[in-house]
Amino acid sequence: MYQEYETKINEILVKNEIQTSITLLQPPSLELGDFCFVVNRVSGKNDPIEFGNKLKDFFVDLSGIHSITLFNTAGESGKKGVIYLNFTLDENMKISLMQNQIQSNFKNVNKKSYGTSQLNTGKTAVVEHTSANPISPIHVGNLRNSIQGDTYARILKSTGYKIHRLYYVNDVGLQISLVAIGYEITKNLNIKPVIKVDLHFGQIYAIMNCFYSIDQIKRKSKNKQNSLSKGYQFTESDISILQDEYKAEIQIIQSKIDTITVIDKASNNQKKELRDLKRDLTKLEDESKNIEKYDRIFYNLKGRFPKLFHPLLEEVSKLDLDKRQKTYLYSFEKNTDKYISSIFRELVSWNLGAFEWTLGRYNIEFDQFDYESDLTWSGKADEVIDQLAKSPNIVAKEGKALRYSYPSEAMAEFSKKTGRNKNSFPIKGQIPDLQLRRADGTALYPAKDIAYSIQKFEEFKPDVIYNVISTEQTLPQFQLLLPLFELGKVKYAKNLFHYSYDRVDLKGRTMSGRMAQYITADDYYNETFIRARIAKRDSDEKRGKSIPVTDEEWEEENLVLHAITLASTRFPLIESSPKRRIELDLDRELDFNRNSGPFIQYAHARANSILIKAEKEFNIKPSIKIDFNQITDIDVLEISDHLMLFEEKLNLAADTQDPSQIATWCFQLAQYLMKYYEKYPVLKLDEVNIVKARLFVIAMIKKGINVGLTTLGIPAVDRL
RNA sequence: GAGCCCGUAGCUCAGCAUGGAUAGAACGCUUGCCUUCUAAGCAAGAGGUCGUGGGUUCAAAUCCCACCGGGCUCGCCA
Repeated sequence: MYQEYETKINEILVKNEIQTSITLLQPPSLELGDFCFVVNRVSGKNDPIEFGNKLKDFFVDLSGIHSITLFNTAGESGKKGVIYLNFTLDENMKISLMQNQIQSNFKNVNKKSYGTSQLNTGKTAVVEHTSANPISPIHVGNLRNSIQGDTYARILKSTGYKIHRLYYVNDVGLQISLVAIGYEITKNLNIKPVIKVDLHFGQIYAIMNCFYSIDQIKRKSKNKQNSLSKGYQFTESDISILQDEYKAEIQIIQSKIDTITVIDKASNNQKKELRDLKRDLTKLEDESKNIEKYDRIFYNLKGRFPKLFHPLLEEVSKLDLDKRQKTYLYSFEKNTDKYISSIFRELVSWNLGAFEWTLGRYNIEFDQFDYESDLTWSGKADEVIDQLAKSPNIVAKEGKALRYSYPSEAMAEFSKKTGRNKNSFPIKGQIPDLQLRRADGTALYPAKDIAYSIQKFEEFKPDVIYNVISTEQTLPQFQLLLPLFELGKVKYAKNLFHYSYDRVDLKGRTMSGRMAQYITADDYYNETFIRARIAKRDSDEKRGKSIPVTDEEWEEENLVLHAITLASTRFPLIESSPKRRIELDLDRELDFNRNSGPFIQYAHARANSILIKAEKEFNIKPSIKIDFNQITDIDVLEISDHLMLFEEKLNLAADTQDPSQIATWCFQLAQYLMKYYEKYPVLKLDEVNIVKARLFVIAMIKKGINVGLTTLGIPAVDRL
């Protein structure tokens, strides 16, 4: 708005042989002035106060200026302070500048293209998110991933990217093979799910995992031949035998640790040994705790899900679970037995169907599901390994096991060619080796991930790929890059990004897939929906609105409630920056007075209601053809400036991987609406020109809120 | 042991990229405002050693260093 003054002031400074250029700032209050700059920036070694007084004289010829004053932040007493030169404009000049600014702002907001940017026009981006294991329901923890990923994809799209949203289906692995075995058993016994299938499979998973874990603990024991009981549960004597065994082992390690600790100046090798020993110790301690833990889980699951538990236990007791798990997984990985493969595929498709339904309610969709098994069967992971095997950085260990060892000398080149700053590496110095293949010759997850990355680049030819994965996976996500680089895929290594977010915890609750204990995404939705209905009915009652009677009225109410539910579930998961760990307090999120999501929708509904009324009762439609001389409120300038900020925030959100920028912007805009609404009545004025002008302001704010909410994947409602 | 993230009001968080006047908001608390465009709202008030200590600078919540507290990661798991 004061661009011209900035240019002129800089010209004057140059004329007076002051080299430093200034940028104009906004004083904290209008009483101080309309714009200002910091004298210290240009005063150099001179005393800033003296210098400032001299400066004042340079600007006497500037037109439209009412007064220029000097301000010392240190006050009278202080010696050091910031010296501001404050400019106050003539009232007429100020209003005309303001009206010009508002007019030009609103012209832009009124355009169809408002709410988008051209930053990435013509480019393509792939966003992979959610990718939750298809063995137990999507829970609130997964939901942060989904909502972050979905929102980020929308933001990227608004900046011009063509977007592909992918879900990577981890359908190969130990856990899913346990579910497959359980599923096959229930299928043969003709046990059908009586609850939503993902919950049903979550229970099968918890039960099978419990049996398997107990079995594994027993197998590891040296006593298993003689004294341990057979079967998939612990007897009292099992527990005491196993605990004694662990105690003995822990003691041995502890004494080793003690001997090293005594040494005054331990060598580096000894230090390393000490670290390893301590790690072993924690591992052993954890394992010993597992005995009682799984014993507890066993009875817990038995009590909670008897109709699945008993038949599964009975059937599993007839077989060697460890052996079957290995054969099933191996067979599925190699796709050698059509029947076994079909079991895996069936259960996955059940679960994914349930996931799509759950996420669909949250306004989250995918363009494609990529199956890990397809990737495995295609042999692409093996190809990658074969190619990498020629590298001098590959270390072979027992059997067919291969690991990739990161050569420190190659890191500099990698850093240079991919533009990835060494300071941004998750580890300084030696990057830990990456295990690519098991001793039995099957590819491990990292190898598949490399292959999948290549596949994504080849399939969509994107400019960038974002993997939305929790911050815990920072290292493995980084480890992908150097092998890609070494395979000659420099561009891929350069353009593959880890969009990381920290975990979400639930206040007062622990979630555990192993115990089939979680707040599912469905629970979260349903609970919010119900409370939204109560809140809406309360407020309707206050306003004297009747409760819905006809089918149409019910349907309309449900649509509104759905929108509110989306706002109050999605908003808390993006309103703070992704890198911060958040603790969801359900009582807080479900209190609509505390939640900013519905607040924004409420602002939109209020704006809409004015517009509707204006059209119905006065037959006035908002139009840009208004008399801008009618706008003399500084509030409108602030509002129009804020509306113009959207594009900048959009680009920033895309650049810094931070959708919270948009959330904050929306919230502030809603606040502007509320304040404007209270301060400036629109339809109660006689002056038609003022009514039209204010109505247009309301229409522009409504558009802004609509654009903002849409970018966040939250519906803007016309009524609430 | 090494690396990364976090530490700002009673609670939940903005602000830090690009240093600049009195550090913002929501909730909670206190006080007003519904016969007037939707009170899921508005106005006002109380509430802060910006984790600690040092450094750079005319100027530090913001940049640098050290430390303290919390979390995460470092597997033939995925």
